[in-house]
Amino acid sequence: MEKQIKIKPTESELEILQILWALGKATVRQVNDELSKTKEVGYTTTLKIMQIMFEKQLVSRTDEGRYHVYEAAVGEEPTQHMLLDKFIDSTFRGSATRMVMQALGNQQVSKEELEEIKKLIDSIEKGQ
Amino acid sequence: MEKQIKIKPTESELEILQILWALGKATVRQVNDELSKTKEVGYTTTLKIMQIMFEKQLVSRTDEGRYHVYEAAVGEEPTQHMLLDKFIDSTFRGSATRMVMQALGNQQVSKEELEEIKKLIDSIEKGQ
DNA sequence: TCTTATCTACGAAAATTTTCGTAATAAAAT
DNA sequence: ATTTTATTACGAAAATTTTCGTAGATAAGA
Repeated sequence: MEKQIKIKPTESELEILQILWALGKATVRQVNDELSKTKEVGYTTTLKIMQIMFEKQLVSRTDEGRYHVYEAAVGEEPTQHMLLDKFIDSTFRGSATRMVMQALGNQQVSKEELEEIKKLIDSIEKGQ
Repeated sequence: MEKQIKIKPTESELEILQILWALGKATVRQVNDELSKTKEVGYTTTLKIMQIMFEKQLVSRTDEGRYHVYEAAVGEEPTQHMLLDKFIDSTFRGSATRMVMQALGNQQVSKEELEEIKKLIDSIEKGQ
């Protein structure tokens, strides 16, 4: 089992984690290029945040020649899980159901996805 | 229709909004008493945050005699909706389905609630 | 070789959020 | 009337997060 000492990432840190989860491994340059697609951000800003993330153990890195190659050190699912718990607590007073119902009502969810969710519910109910 | 220029509340502000949504109207003292149930917080700290919220138009207030009575100026549902959208974007890369599935899998959701969600899905499917 | 470009480390500035101390004022209690 | 208590306004300190400038080192190019 992975260690679960989960530090809540800041918003900027989460953006970078998303990129690392998608890319697997990446240099600061690559991450900064990705970030630049959606917002203005200086290279050293990205570098600094990634250095802080390294100190917090949110990412690991290896020396490849002269530069560092980074990788997420926390899993995507466990992190999402932790953030989801906190979010449900703070925004929906702990009621996952209320949140799910609002998500289904408000978001664009396709017929296929709704079917998928129903199947999941069925399998949960069987499992209980 | 209400105005939808939604400022994202900070975490502290959201805590106070939750209390105001629950109580309807409340003085700073009352809000602070509620907050004190779960964490250590000074009266002037709560006061200050509520004053900032007043400036941001997150709350309204009326003079009752010598003190102020506060009320949420933003609705609970629209605020949750906005926060949910942002959360799905930042944490689940925009996929409501993925979030819902993780919420259902990870959280304690009762059989009754699962049934309720299934009914909701059915009614959405009929509506489409 | 010399210049230019790239990457890292470091520190500090800027921006945001949270906390709290102090003073003024008005009500309540003695 | 005097003291005590409770409330607000204000400002600034503290903490956190984000941004960026500069210097040093190494590689690449002329």
